[in-house]
Amino acid sequence: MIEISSDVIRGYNDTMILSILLKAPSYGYEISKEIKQISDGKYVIKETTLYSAFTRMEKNGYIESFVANPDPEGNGKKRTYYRVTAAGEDYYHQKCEEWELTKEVIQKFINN
Amino acid sequence: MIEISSDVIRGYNDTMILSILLKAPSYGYEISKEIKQISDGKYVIKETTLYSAFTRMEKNGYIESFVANPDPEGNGKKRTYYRVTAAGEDYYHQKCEEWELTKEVIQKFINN
DNA sequence: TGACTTACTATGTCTGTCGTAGTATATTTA
DNA sequence: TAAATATACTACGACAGACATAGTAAGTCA
Repeated sequence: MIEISSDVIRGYNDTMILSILLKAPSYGYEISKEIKQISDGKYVIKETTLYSAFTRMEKNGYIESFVANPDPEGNGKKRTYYRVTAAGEDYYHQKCEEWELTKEVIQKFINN
Repeated sequence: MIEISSDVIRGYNDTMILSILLKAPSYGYEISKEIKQISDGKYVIKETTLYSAFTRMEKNGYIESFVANPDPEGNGKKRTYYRVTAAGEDYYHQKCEEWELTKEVIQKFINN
């Protein structure tokens, strides 16, 4: 079984996280499960990588956090949710364009 | 003009270099020009990135170096040429497989 | 002759990733 | 009901690859 090294993914963790948050605000644990599920178990983000991405992206103004209960009745442990800002959405789209270009470039060096 | 950030490329510089060296042994300056040319000017590898990749890959046993003159008459300044080892070729093919997988995974998070 | 190209080496900084460890609540299972 | 497991984080330090900066030195061309 081939595994994806994180060095390859590096620089795209933020994009993946933003992609998920653009559908709906979410929090760490849920996002990590979604990344695993969307990638068919092929990529599992490390906890520390994920949480440090939150810190970085919030500092960069790409996401905003808010603390809330899991359900409206106020049950369960409070979580830190994140939502994407306008700047974050711009950044995401920029990264998507960049990805198309990168893909083309790397492809030229593969299996030649 | 969109530019490719090196964080994205990170982890694929070695693969690009090996791809070029598999066609024929080469040296720093020539490889950097080839990367630029093959990528249609979209990616220009930094000198220090390139030379440190040589050091790393030689240490890892993926490439071997030899010093030679540019032409058989012994004119011109000597250069350090590199050729790919058997281990390096294996590594290259492994990275190519990994790339196909990575591409699929990242693609799932793009423009959704 | 002087600018420019070629062909490097040395050194130190930065950033994202990740290993390790710890805290604490909530839920499930024996 | 106690123990195990899942959830939901924070703190800290190490590491590797990329890169900025700087310098050396030979060869080429105007």
